[in-house]
Amino acid sequence: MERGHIHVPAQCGRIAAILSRIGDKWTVLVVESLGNGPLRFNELRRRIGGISQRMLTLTLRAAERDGFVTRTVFPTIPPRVDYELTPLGRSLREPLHRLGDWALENVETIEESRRRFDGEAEKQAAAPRPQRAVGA
Amino acid sequence: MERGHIHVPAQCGRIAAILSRIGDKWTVLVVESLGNGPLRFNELRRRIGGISQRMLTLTLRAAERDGFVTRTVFPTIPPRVDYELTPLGRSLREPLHRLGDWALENVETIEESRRRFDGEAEKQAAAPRPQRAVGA
DNA sequence: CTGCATCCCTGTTGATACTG
DNA sequence: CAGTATCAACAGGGATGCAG
Repeated sequence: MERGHIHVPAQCGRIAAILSRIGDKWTVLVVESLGNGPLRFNELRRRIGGISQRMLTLTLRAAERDGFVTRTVFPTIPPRVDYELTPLGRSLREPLHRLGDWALENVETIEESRRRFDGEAEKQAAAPRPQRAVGA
Repeated sequence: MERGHIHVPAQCGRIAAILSRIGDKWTVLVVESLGNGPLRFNELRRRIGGISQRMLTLTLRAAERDGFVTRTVFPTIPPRVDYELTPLGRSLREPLHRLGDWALENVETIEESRRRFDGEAEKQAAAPRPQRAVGA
């Protein structure tokens, strides 16, 4: 409790839940892609790249449910649907960018740490405690 | 591109990857729980609550691999292992708290949005477009 | 164009039991 | 106490086909 922060497990659980939602592999991409203004379904899809139609639909529905985006249907032929960030969704971009900046700043450190860790693990596997011969 | 931010999909993918890692349901809890100082395995486990031994092990190993925590083994009997945040892990707490504050601030809005959304969905299900009789 | 339903595969999670 | 191994259950996610 060094600072004024809470540290109550229940609150942490809530944070974890939020992170799980927005960190579910596509929501971040959607929020960022919509950061420049509203987009149609397939524009969004092309913009993100690598997302299946199904996942985009599910992600957008979840985001709409959480109040991050609005879904506007134009009853034209062919149909047209615009997705746009709500104020809530836009407010999410700031803390998200914080974390994004942190990630970009530290991604190399993290990847190096991973390489080192994996290298050590390999060496450990190559020399599995010489003493203590299994059958002896 | 309204501000100085990047918005390159590749970068967003990295952010999403980081979010997926740290938002993997337990890492946040671990980081927060270790925020007050080093803890032993089972202390940490009790502190978090609801995490299985296996998941804690996996989460800690991943966190160690990424360089968020250090693992210190005391070769005593019974064995004792301390886990502690690295500077990198501690630096993660700040942007994490940002997002945490955002989550706490907006959790009610989000939950209300969900309730409303689910309520609407229920009404829609109850009135499945009166016109357009299936067989007619 | 948008998006729902279905099938299916995979990764992730958790319970249990066993080792050092 | 700390950690691993194995197995079973579940949800996430992709491909395809159909509908408005």
